[in-house]
Amino acid sequence: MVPHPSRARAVQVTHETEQPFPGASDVEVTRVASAPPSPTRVQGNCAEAEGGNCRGAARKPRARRGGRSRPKSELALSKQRRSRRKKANDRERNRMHNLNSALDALRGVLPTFPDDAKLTKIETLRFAHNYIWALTQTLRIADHSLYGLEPPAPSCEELGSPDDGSPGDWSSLYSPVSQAGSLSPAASLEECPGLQAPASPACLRPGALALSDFL
DNA sequence: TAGGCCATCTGGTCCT
DNA sequence: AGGACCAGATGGCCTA
Repeated sequence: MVPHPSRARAVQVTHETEQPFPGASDVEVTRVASAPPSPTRVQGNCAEAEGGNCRGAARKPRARRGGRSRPKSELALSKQRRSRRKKANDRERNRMHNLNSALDALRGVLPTFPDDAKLTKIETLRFAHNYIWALTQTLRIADHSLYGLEPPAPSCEELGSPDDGSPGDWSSLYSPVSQAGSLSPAASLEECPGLQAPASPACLRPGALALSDFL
């Protein structure tokens, strides 16, 4: 999907996202950015799981230990639950704000036209993925020319696509627009004269390539 | 009005 | 126990 200029919303980015990783320590940011979900946490579809307990199926049943704390009245329990929920909501909101801040930072280093509408989340991720791939190819070409080798004239097959390395769902994440796009990143590189030896990153400047080339 | 995108709430699970 | 993470649900805003 092509971002529409008028899609900008009044409440798109909260005040917390206006500064780099606000309210998040480096540790938090690193954790958010780098912590892959542990294999044990990969979740399937819980729809058929009774009571939403699909992940608990492989879990040891928790031993109940009672009697340590004072029995609380229903009112006190309810108040405690509400308080915990409220705190959890705040944390969750913060977490999502941090995630959005990271996405904003990512948008910030991606080449876009100033008047481009803000990339959506999925567009940002796809763009970044393809952009990194394009830069990698640029470096490869630069290396070849540096060592006096013939600049490779990679076929599209040789170049592969930015999706090659990911057996996952990257290709399925492609939007209909990008799937129907006229230029793949590989084609864009080949068509960019600056990428013939010596390779020139100038081709990766905004304007050299259309945004849609990377999406 | 339908569909896309988003923020938020919520409950479950896992980890420390 | 409490925090982090996740996915589903919900509702608002916007555009075609």
